[in-house]
Amino acid sequence: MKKQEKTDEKGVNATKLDNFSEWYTQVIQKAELMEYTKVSGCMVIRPYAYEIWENAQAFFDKKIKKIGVKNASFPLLIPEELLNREKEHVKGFSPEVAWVTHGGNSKLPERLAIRPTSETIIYDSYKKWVRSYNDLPILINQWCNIVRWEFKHPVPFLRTREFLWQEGHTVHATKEEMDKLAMTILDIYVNMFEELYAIPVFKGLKSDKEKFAGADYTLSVETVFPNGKAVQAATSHGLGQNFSKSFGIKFTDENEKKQFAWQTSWGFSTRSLGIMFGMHGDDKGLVMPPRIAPIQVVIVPIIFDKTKDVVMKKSSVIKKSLSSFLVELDGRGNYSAGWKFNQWEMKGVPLRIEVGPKDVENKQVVIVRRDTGEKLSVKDKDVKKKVKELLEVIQQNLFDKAKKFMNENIVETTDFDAMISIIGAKKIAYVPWCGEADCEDWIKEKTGGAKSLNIPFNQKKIERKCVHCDNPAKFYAYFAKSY
RNA sequence: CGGGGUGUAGUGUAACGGCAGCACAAGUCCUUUGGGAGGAUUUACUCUGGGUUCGAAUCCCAGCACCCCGACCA
Repeated sequence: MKKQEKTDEKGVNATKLDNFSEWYTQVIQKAELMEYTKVSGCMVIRPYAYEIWENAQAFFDKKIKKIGVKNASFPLLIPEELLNREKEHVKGFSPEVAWVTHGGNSKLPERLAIRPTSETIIYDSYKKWVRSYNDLPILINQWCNIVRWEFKHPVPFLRTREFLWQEGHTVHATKEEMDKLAMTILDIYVNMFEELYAIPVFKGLKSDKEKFAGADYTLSVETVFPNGKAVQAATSHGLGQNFSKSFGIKFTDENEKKQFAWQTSWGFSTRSLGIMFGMHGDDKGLVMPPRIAPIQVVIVPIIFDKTKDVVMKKSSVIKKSLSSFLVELDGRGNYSAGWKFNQWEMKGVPLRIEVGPKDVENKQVVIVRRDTGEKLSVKDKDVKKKVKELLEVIQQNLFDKAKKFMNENIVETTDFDAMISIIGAKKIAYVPWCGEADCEDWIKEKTGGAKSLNIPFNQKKIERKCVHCDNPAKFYAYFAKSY
């Protein structure tokens, strides 16, 4: 019993199911993903987490470059006057903007906002770059950090005051082009979450109440977090001509007529990492989907004095043969094999290969899956093939598990009392809805905080009343409490 | 920002208003290594700032941080 207690101190000692918040906080820290700092809500992203972010960047960057988007970098500081140009936009963001008011000891004539998002600073440049339809489209993305001084208590990765993201900003000649690009990007997000992060999502249109401040409409991808809350994973906004009118982004079209441009903006952030950690992790720690894992395979040699040399040699040979994967050989002599097993499980490495004297003798290795704990003896000649196969199987398994969880946590109903109990049971309600903002407010109040998440596309006509009011429903929508 | 809780070595925990301890971790050496090894030895602590007191980890006030719950956001 005493030994058990000791063990618990080293590992995660909260269970994911019973106490999700505690579990999440422990895993994030023990797996060396983040560090707190003196500034509340501003956290260190440690190398192991940053590598994951780099993998996500690489994936997304490749996708957007394929459709012609280029990266650039715009200033961190935004003059107050610029931020104030688009009225809805300021209204939405001003409660959480951090300001720079001084340079050294002298007060600035105009205070500068630390970007909470960069529409305003970017569009002030776009105005100068757009003259004719030949200048369009403009397709630019930037990877940067932004600051939103929120007051809700911070949660590592999921809600921090400073976070990393990408924000894409495009300008088009027509509404059709704008619509098409916003949707193309949304589908890239869906693809990224499902293929890379192994996280199933549902996409749709945000309600007017929940759309981005300053946009005509917002498209989003959302998912269900293990604690039953919904999480917005990424958004793609059709800005219409709202910003082009405020910023004077005009062009001469083919008929020599002056027109305001049509714009989009879209982003996903380091929140996606938090979603992934929470989604796939278990009571032993993280579980990384192989395609995004910084380390896909860890080789742990089982060292005995007499056989040390042959075991280490074999381990190196195995490592070399797996050079097409992200492999780490843990040859540290001062940690026991058991200790290393636990350590790497905490970090969520998808596959562990054990190489000991028995394996040298039998020309084999032992491969252990992180997601299921399953152990397999694999002949030396088959290792590479088996590793490749298992990594794919694990990726698929994690997705399937998350998909099953998501499906189990979305419940369809047409009855408002049923909706209240669905929300009360920490699930997502899928309901017919009129789409009106004040109806949404009432639903929020009566359900104890549920908001609309999004409205799926291409719905069939429905002949029903709204789940809450007596108006006819326009569509089905997802409602839940969210992060 | 409002309500509730917590704050002692790196981590986890003890100490009546009276010498700040223990375990793990970390460093060095030896023995070990197929699921968090053992011995020897070393290092390290009262969140910050005020106040009460002969004396504060302990009582009071403020700030900060973390956790839980609410109004905003990706």
